[in-house]
Amino acid sequence: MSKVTTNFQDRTVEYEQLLNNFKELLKKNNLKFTIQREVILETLYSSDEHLTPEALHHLIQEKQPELKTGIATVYRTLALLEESSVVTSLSFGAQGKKYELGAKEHHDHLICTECGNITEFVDKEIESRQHMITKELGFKMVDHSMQIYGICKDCQ
Amino acid sequence: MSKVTTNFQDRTVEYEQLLNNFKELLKKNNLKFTIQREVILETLYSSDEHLTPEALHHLIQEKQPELKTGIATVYRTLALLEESSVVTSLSFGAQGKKYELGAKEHHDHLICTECGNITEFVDKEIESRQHMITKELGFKMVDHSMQIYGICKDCQ
DNA sequence: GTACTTGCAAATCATTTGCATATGA
DNA sequence: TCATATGCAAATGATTTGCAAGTAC
Repeated sequence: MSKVTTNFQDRTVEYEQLLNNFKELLKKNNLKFTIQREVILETLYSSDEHLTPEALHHLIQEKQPELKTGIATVYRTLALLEESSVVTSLSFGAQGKKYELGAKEHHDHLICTECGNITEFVDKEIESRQHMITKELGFKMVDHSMQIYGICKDCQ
Repeated sequence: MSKVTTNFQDRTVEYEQLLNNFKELLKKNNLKFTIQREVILETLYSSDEHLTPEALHHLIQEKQPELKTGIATVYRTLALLEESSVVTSLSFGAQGKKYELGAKEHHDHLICTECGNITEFVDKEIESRQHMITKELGFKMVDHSMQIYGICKDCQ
């Protein structure tokens, strides 16, 4: 059965763990824990949306205007987070990527072509066939992404 | 069983049909059949690769330097072809899209993260589950795309 | 002849980079 | 202290657009 992924049960605990992992990651690489990096992680965490770097930047400016976080820092931090598999990015038809926390259970995306909204889902059957296919073709699978485009209930 | 898609059996016939469909499409929309548009379609057809607009432009310049086809025309024609579902585009992590003729049987993509090469495959099982999922979630499916990223045999 | 196309160059948009200054460990 | 980060502005790279000249129908 395919199913829509549920939200976190206990966000507080999850976030603290996420934050600690992040701090550890930074320490391991001789990188510094800065307010900007924390705010970016936190904003990403508290948003249920898949965010573009620009949207994320906007949210941060609203939340903490005094920080004057530059868009360049957002890009740099997202790149860092993606490299470390803390976030995942989705590429869209047009230009631009959208980012989401990657700590969640793996899932695929159903994208409404009208309103742009994204629904997540997981399907065990598909996952297992993906493994079979790569094996058959001699690939070492690194990652995969699947998007289904359609028109959602509300937009029909 | 997943399988790698095979090439066309009889390219000549296929191309003539493709070209006629294209001409018809243009006529229907009060658009003109130009040499540039033909060369773009033909080059796209005769390449087995997934091409970036720039790569396509290069190929055309080599084949018909006297045409002096501009990159803007390539972009404009690709947009037109994509809108009409004659070609399909793949978005990559980095920037840029790659285009391929969409007339072929539907298929998904296995992308080597080392050399960038793309292998196509089809899996009936996955296709049918995609339909089930959209139905279950009340979506009207328009399209879907699946990419598996990995390291190919040669690059391992 | 007229509307649609083209090539070119300039404009735009997302993303990246250089650099002087600021800050965490 | 001093290496790493940051903000800013300028640079880049892909794609788009305005416009005068060209071409299909």
